[in-house]
Order: sequence, then structure tokens, then C-alpha cells
Amino acid sequence: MSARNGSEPNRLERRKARTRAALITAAQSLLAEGKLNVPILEITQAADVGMGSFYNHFQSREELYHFAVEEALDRHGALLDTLCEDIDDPAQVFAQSFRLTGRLHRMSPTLSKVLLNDGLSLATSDKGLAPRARRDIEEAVKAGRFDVRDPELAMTIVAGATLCLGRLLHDQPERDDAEATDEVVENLLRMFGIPPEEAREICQRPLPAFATPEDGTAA
Amino acid sequence: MSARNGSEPNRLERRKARTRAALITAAQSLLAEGKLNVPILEITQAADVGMGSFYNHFQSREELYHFAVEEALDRHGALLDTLCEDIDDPAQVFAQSFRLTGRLHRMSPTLSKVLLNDGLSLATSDKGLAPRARRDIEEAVKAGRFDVRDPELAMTIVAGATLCLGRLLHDQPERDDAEATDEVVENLLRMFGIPPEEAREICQRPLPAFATPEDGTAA
DNA sequence: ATTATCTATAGATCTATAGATAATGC
DNA sequence: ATTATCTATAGATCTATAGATAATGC
Repeated sequence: MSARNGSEPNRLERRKARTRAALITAAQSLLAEGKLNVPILEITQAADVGMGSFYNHFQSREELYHFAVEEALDRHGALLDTLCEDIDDPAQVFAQSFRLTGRLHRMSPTLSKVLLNDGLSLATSDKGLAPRARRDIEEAVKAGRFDVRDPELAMTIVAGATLCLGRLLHDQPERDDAEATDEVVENLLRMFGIPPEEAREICQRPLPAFATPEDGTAA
Repeated sequence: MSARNGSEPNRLERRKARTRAALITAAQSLLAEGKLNVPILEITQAADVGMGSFYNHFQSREELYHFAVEEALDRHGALLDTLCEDIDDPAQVFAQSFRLTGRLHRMSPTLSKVLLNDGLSLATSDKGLAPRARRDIEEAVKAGRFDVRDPELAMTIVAGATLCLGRLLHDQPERDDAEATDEVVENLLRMFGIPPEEAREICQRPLPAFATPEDGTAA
């Protein structure tokens, strides 16, 4: 309650936050494994907290899963914001976001699987990649970079490609993830009216180095 | 057992098949509503059969749901085969399949929602739209119609677009489904290297009349 | 004194089956 | 006589909470 007044959280509040975070992390691991129906007890055991603590923080498994997905989306969104902040051309922001996301599936498999598990709702979420891609497409259209009649439909194709590409990269571990991702975004850029030569060039630009804290899975 | 010998199924076998079909239809309705965790009893009540009959046909809810999705995919695949059988140009078969599928979301909402509910696995399924679209893309490449480096990645984008478009059409009931679908496939055709003029023209060709038996939901 | 967590469990819910009933085959 | 279905339920499982314990604040 008192955390709202802007003052530092005290030790009690930090402990509470730790318990909550442990539950959310456990939920993300379970979501990534596709275990949606595990008993509450199994969740709290995975989080290493008592059964009763669950109900101090969440009303139901569904509520916990909801927050777990939101947390994953926020983490993804923050990563994209950080790594694209210096780029002006919306077409390049778009391409770079997509290329980074493609590489994320293998680098942060849990984060990736949480996003994929939620399936199509990722496409319409107001967090994570979707709102950013939508923004980039609209700005690129305004700037005359993209030739797109309906940005929302363009967004639909992009979201679908993102999801199915992630799925493909998990299903085919032998496939080169960077190469596949870059080819998909190159196709998308051409679809948006970028000349083939330039599309290819945009997808070959160096990406910023980024280290994901190797996944949300705590040690 | 004796149904395997090619002879006519007798009344007993037909009754058994009816019970099984009732369970599968009920499962499809529940899947379409997103009710994945309903008790077996609720499924059998929806199918109007006794609780015990469930276990005469399926080992678990998961097994039933699996067959329910397969049945939906088969029905969709058969529809596409019937409606595209007279077309030679693989690019047009591809476009027509996509255009028909887009119109299906509203015409057969239960079928559509079952397919969407299963989410990304639709993209890699060997039934329904996916294998057909893959076939069309590969043939179009061979025939020099499509300019695509990796047909599997092209397929990935198409599958994603299919799914997210379906989701969009359910989320936005006021949107014109035919218009949106045709614009998406037009974009995809351009991405595959079809000249813009021709892409547009292909998407404006008349479609065969098709009446879905208004959905798998029995009266 | 207050707050969060933990352990233990009552009561609700669900699964899977046993045994009875009904339909069909021969 | 055989096969499928139905009803009723034992036993397993799970949820949600009560009450005890531990940690922190003041």
C-alpha cells in the first residue's frame, strides 16, 4: 500500500515483491513448457514458496498467467526500445526490431515460448512488438518509405510472420535463425514497396550487440 | 472391427459412428468457445450422450480435442480441393485458397475458431490449408510464377497471415472480410514477385459459389 | 503491532470404471 | 449372443482458506 507514495520500498515490500516475482518466473517456465493446467501447488513448488502465498498475490492461475505474459511482453518491448533508440528511419527501426526478435527465439527460449504460447493474442496486444511495429509502419508510410494501403492489415501479416517464424525456429533447431529471420523481413520490406536492392541492404546492416540476461529462468 | 473389411457398416456401427461424431462436434463447439478445461461430463452433456460413452471412444479430453481439430482441418482441406480443382495456374490456386479461407471465418465461425484456437500448429500441420499452400508455392516457383528463395519461409509468412487475419476478422466484426482478405493476398502475391497490376487482377476474379453447411454445429 | 508467509486440511470437484440397461445381429 | 450405451459412484485430486509461524517496523 505505502509503495504508492514514491518512497523507497522497505524490506517487507521487497520481500513481497520477491515472492511475486518468483511466482511469475515459475509461471513463465511452465507456460514455456505448455503446462497450462498444473495444480497451484506445483506452481508454488516451482517458485519455492508456500502454497498459501499464491493467494496472497493472485486470485487464480489465469490471473497469474496473465501477468506472466504481460511481464514477458514488457521485457521484450523494453529490449527493442533500448536497441533501436538511435535509429531515425522508421523502415530501419521496423527491420531491426524484427531481426532482433527473430534472434530472440533461440537466445531467450523461455521468453520466446511464453510469447508464442499465448499465440495470436500477441498480434493484437498493446505491449511488446505489436504496437511498436504498428507505429513504425505508420511512420514509414507517412515518411513515404512504405507503400501500404492499410497499415493494420500490414501489421497483421507482420505479426503472423513473427509468430510462425518463432514456431519454425523452435521446430527446426538445425536451421540458421539469423539467416531465416533476415530473409523473412527482407520479403516483408519488399512487400511494403522497398526496392529489392535496398531491402537486402537494410537486412545486412550490423545489429547492435545485445545480451539477454539469458532468459527469465532464475538460477 | 468389421468395418475394415470394406462391407457396409451395419446399424450398430452407424450408431457408434453417430455417438463419436456427436462427441467430436461438441468438442469443436467447446474449442471454438475457448473452453479447453471443461469436465468430461460437460462434454458428454453437450453431445447428449452418457458420461460412460466418452470412454468407449476416447482415452482423454486431449485425445478427443486432437481428433476434433483434425476433423476440422480435413473438412477445410476438402472444401479447398473441391473449389479449386479446375484451376491450372498454381498462383491462382494459391490466391483462391487464401481468399476462400478468409471468407470462411465469418461463414463458418466454429470451424474457423477451432482452427485459430489451435494456433500456430496449424502452420505446420500436414492437413488443411498449410500443405496445400506449400504445394502451390512450390509449383508456382517451378513454373516461374513466383520469385521465392525459400518456399518454407514463404509458407511461414502465409500461414501467419492466415491466422492473424482470421483473428482480426473475429475481433473486428464491422470490417469487410472479403476486402481485407483480398488485400492481404494481394500483398502476398506482390511479395512473391507477381507484378502489382496482375496481383490486383488475380484477387478480383470471381470466386466459385460455395455454401458451407453453415458450420459444424448441429441443430 | 503489523504484515507476509507457511503448513495442514475441509470440502468441492473430477476422472475413470463397474455393473445395469438397451439395441442390434444372427 | 454380442455390442454399445447409460447411470451411479469410489477414489483421486485440487482449490481455497484457517490458523500458526516467521519476519519486519516502530
